[in-house]
Amino acid sequence: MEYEQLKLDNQLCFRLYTAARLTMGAYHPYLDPLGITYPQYLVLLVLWEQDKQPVNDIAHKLFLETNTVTPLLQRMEKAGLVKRTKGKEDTRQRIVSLTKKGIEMREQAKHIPECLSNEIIQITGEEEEFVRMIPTLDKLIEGLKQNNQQSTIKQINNQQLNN
Amino acid sequence: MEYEQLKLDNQLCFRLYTAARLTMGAYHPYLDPLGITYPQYLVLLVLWEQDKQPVNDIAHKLFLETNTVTPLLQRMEKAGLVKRTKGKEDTRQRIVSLTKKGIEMREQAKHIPECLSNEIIQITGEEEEFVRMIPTLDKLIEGLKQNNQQSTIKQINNQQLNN
DNA sequence: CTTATTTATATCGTTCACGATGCAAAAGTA
DNA sequence: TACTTTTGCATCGTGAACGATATAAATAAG
Repeated sequence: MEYEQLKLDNQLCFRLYTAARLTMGAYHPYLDPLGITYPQYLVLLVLWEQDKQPVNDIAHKLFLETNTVTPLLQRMEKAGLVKRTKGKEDTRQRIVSLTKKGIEMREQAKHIPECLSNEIIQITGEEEEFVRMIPTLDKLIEGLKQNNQQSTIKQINNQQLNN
Repeated sequence: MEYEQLKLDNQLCFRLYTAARLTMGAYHPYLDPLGITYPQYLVLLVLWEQDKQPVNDIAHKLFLETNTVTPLLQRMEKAGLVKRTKGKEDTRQRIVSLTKKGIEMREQAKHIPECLSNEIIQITGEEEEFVRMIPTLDKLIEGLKQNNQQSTIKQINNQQLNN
């Protein structure tokens, strides 16, 4: 069958795509009561670990583009979770810091990781495989990140050659 | 450290979320020339395997909601890849079928899976781990799917009790 | 010290993704 | 048969996600 491999590829990619979506769905029961989304929760995790960071640092830690993170932060500011102030040394920067509400949410979110872990383990009956999966996913993420940057560099080079 | 586990949870979920996004990005060089997106490519994979399916079947196979798939198909129809006709037995159904252009794209997309596989293997230097990962991801997906449905059922029951 | 380039964000347009809701057809029930 | 419920799809609103573009500030080059 000539086209047989069309089905086989998505073995991995489609499953990653699906697992990620459904996993985010599993956070809903925990995040809805707090009035936040999963990406917003990720931003909070970053800020809980270290408050007062420029947009770029947050984006970088989440492997997101700044044009994704900026509106995210604007919504979070509107929700009273963070505030964004101009940087003092570099006035281009926007320093994102937690508000009282943002700080207090840490306490409310304390048990979410534990709950999610338990849920996943209970649902799948697996734990070892997931632990084993983590460094492999890290390799994939790092590799793809590099690869994307190289594509961008290639494009920039290509663009400069055309001028 | 009381909040330590906050960091640990995302061991898995955050990595799935990130890996899925970056993997989709890796498809860009192959899908952009065809003028399609990754979710559209998935719809085509489903239709290439079996043409003429109702919206619901497609959504189900991709683990997506119909209100995600409907606009997706509308865009694909506008792009001339599929056509949507009313079902004959059940007139509520919309039967999605490939156009000539949609069928022909299969040939152009033939090598994508192979390219992606090679790229991932080359980037990570891993292959075995990914093969091993697949059934675990399947378990996770199936489990989360069940779980989400149960949440929905619970909500419906809860709603009915309140009336 | 100008001018050119890079950098940090922001804005805009398009495409998902999904909860909530609407609607008409089909299926089930009285 | 008349009524209720379910089902299949569509629409709407909101929040990502990202490419392309814009803008002002910082940095580098001349």
